[in-house]
Amino acid sequence: MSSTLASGERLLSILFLFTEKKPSWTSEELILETGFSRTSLYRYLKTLKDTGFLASTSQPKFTLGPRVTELDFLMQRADPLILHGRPLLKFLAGRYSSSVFITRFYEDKILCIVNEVSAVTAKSSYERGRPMPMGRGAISRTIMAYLPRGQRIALAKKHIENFRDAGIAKSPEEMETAFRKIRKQGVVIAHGEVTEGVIGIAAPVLIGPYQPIAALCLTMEAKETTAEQIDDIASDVRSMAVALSDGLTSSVT
Amino acid sequence: MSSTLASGERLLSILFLFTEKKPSWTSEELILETGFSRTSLYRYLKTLKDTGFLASTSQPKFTLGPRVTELDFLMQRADPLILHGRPLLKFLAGRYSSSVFITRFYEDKILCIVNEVSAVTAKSSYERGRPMPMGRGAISRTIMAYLPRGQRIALAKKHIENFRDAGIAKSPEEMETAFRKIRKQGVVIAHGEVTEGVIGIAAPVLIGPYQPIAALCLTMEAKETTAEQIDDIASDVRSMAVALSDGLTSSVT
DNA sequence: ATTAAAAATCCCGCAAAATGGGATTTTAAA
DNA sequence: TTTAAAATCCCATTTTGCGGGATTTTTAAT
Repeated sequence: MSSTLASGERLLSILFLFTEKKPSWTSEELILETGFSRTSLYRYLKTLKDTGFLASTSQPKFTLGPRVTELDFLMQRADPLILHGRPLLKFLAGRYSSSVFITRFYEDKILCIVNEVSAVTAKSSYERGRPMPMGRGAISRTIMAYLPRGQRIALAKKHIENFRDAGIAKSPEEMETAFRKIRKQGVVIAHGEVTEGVIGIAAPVLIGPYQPIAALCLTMEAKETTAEQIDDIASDVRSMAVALSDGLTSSVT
Repeated sequence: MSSTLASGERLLSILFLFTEKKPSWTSEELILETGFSRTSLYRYLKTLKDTGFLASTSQPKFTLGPRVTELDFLMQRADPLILHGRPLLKFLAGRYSSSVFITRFYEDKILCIVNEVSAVTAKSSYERGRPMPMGRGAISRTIMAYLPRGQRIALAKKHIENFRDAGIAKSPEEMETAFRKIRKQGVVIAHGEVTEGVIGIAAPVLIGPYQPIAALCLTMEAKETTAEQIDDIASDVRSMAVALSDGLTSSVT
């Protein structure tokens, strides 16, 4: 862990140790991993247990607790992105046999927060709640395109191999050209970058000119559509994303 | 707010202000409500925002953020109650046309953490994630029956009116008799206490002799079953709850 | 662009509050 | 009943969070 963390952050940092690979910890393991003193760690554990963030069902082991479920429940009923977005997803899913979803961009990851599926063969790698790394695919690129210049270029460099593999660009400079095109079109179409045979179409949800906080994305099987239809869909996805962006900023709720 | 809170708890206490009735707050509102200084509050908000616990989609307003969804996702893949319990729910739902679920007991509430529905008329007041107060119904009573004496009697007193209304007992003393019977039978059957015309059958999930951490519950329409079948179901629910309790304590994972 | 109001962050001395070593109590297992 | 492990308690030390006020950034309006 880093040198000095404020106490609140120390507390929260414990929660972030619970991952898909290591979803349960004993106190001893946590002491070793965090480097906190035995006393402090137990204090933290007590607080997190008392507030329901952690639970210890099989005694010395801890897992994430019920409070997390409760908060997620509340979140789904309050997040403007979800509230405004769901009707749009339903519309798109109704019109096209596909899987449509909204992903938030936070820290350095992408996270699906709400989805609507109409395709019969529902194969989504974007499960609700599972964080996905930035990198390949339509979502990543839409978001990156609208990021402030500095961040955008940094990320492009970091993921240049992905773009090379997908035949998008060979250098960070070429990426800038690609990004400019994306901003002009307002939507990205990616062919089989994340999953073989699946087309992803994504457009950004923006607050102000340069703050892409999320993306609206539609995926469908390549063999179940045509080039012309894809353009129609892309146009729809774009409009919906714009509508969502506008809805967010103008809502005086 | 209470007089003095440790800083970690001050931080978390902000999250608990986000409720179903008031799911979004401005900084000013939070300053008023918490009584924290402007500086401290902004510090907290920054931490919570940076860690994704809060999000501000429409600027000065905050709602719960994506981290909560991410943690819930992880939780569902790690909680022994859910992992061990889901197959049992599927079994019960498969055998009886009903709605079956597991509710955790924490703080002073009941929270559904996983459910399985096979009844065609799916009318569940126990949505996943929505906290329900202790009080009436089979779940509350199963859990209360297995609580340590002190807590049990305190709760019985608090909710004596519910028990009177349901015709269970007239006084806390009579409740003790009822609780003794529940412990003997290991299962509770409640007729229309939560929802008119719906039968609830619940059994406790125990760690050790006196720690009911959750309940396994099956609900179904009264008119779709018979007295004999109810006894069979109750017996099944009881066995499954016992199996779940055993599975939790013996799991060396 | 320019200006004004609101929102968020910064600065910094002081005091409160978290820290952690070690002893103690509680819990679980044998 | 005994033993080991797990969790809590105690308390002197000093780190670290606190908050008043100034400053900067953001947002909206002219």
